[in-house]
Amino acid sequence: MTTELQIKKLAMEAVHALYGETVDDKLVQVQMTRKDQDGDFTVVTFPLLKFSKKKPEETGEDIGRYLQSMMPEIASYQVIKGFLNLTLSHDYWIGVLNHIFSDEQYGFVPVTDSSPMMMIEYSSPNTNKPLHLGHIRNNLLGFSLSRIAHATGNRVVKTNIVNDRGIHICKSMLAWHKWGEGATPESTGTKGDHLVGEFYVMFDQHYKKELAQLIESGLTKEEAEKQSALMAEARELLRKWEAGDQQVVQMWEMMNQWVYAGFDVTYKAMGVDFDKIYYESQTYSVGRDMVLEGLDKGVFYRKEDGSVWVDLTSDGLDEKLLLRSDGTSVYMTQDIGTAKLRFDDYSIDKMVYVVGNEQDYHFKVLSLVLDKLGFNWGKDLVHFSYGMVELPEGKMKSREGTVVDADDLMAEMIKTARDMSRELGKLEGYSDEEAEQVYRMIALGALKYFILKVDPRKTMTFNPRESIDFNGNTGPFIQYTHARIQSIFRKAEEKGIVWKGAAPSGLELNEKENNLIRTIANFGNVVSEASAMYSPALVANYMYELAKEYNQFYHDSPILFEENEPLREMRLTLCKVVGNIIRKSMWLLGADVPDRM
RNA sequence: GGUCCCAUAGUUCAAUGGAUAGAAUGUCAGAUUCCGGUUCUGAUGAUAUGGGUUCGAAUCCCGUUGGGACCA
Repeated sequence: MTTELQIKKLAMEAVHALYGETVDDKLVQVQMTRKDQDGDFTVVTFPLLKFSKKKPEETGEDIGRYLQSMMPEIASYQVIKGFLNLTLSHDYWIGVLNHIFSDEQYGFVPVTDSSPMMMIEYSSPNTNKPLHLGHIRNNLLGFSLSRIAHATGNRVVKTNIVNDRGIHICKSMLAWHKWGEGATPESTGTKGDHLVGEFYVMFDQHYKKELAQLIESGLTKEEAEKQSALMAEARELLRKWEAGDQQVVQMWEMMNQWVYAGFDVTYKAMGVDFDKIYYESQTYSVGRDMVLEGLDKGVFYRKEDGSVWVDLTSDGLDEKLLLRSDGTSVYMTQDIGTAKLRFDDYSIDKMVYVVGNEQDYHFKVLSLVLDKLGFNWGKDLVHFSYGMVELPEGKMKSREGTVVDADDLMAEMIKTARDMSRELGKLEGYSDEEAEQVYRMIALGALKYFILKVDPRKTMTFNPRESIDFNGNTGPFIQYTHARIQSIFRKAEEKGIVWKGAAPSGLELNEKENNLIRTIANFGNVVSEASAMYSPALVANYMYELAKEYNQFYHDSPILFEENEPLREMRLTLCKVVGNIIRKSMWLLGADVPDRM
């Protein structure tokens, strides 16, 4: 049981013993004491006044006295208005420190075969262009969430749904067919996803030119779009693909393979992976069957033109198209099919979709539709809805060529990390390969931390310059703190300082040490909060706080130079535990920490 | 037209309904015999706006303004 819980229980007992009232546990609030006040934990007594029928100060005194009598670890208490601040003894905190030190898994909940299963969908790219900065946020969030879910006792299945069919890929195919002259990734030396993306852009350019010519000859924009020969050809490709035309399917397979090979490289560089990948080309027809089944069951209805709809007006939404009049499917159809297959493949307890907030409405509908189709998790599926990524100059716009490519961005950051690291020259003795691994760790740590520290549901600004600035509230600052800690232990060994690996009791803790242990003790709470709130940002912000407190401690207190041996032992234990928690926290974000940098 | 989201120092971000709204960055001024100067300390500066709810509101509710997204 955590200290907070223990205090909370006692405080409830206190109200009962002192005032003869039973209180709802929501009324008893125990929190960490603000840093500018004396104390470790605070009981907020305002809500208890109606039971005590006394002034806040008197109520605080009553409860403080009771708590102290029941819990000898409380060294002192202080009442300020409706706040009862409790201070625990130094020995108590040293005990906490030792306990955390001895528990390798501290803060994490073990996963067993009977743990609940959470499936997390993230990434979900289209196969017509390479991944960009927006996808990076998606991937990092999805991957981090899966680690946080695992750390809080869930079996996790990471999944990806690849949108590999539809008009978008037909546009790339058509452009390649018409103007590609047989180009391949090998012949051009271009990464497959980038190559296909180039043809997608090429289609768009030719299409625009065609429209301009048609408009010049006197057509309106709408008429021009209708008469476009290029668009007609692309649609014809899609029709042939759906009909299973061998040549078309072959071209489709070839170009998709190029894209997958390219994506694999990007995912690997990013350090994310999946347990199971679904393809829309394999799920859309399942979805169509499900919709028709729903039509039979009477939960959907058909309009005169043959299209199939669902009526959600009684749920406060409107009517939604599920199948077009020509029988082709829409996004919703595919998502239904994918859900069905997943449900067949796994015994999912919780389904989480990491998808941008522009699809909030889509997921409200999907949730209701799945529920109507009888999926028992339909109603409580989680749409993990995150905000857009913008640049300091504004939004990314493909037309204006301001889209930041994922591969380019990572390469650039690795280059910067390499330059900075070489300047510092702390990697002597490392092979080129080892050093390169450290540069990559720093670059990816910087990127991941910068993106994940922001509340996911908010629109964020990604500043490339700031993200590779290794000062301030950044990943490298945290990695640096970790490296410095490891350096202490290397030095200890050199100096022949033997460390028993635990802190002796009976020591006086200074303020910085006390703060640090309190923060360490809060790690478990932070992880479970991050899981409950689906927010890696909580872990990131916590870790920054920890690193900052550690640096203050480090600045003020000698560690290896401390001559009082028990004190040195305690400080070394503190260093070790902080290093471990930084490493674990970074792991929860999907990032690594170097021993030197 | 309908629905949803957002608004905090110059800038980028924090703050389970709790105390004097915290950081980072920027600017200015300092510290360090030392275990890694990517450190530490101080100064500066913000809740868009008008109501309401209550012991207490950046946070919850209603209106206004501004920004974004989605649905036809």
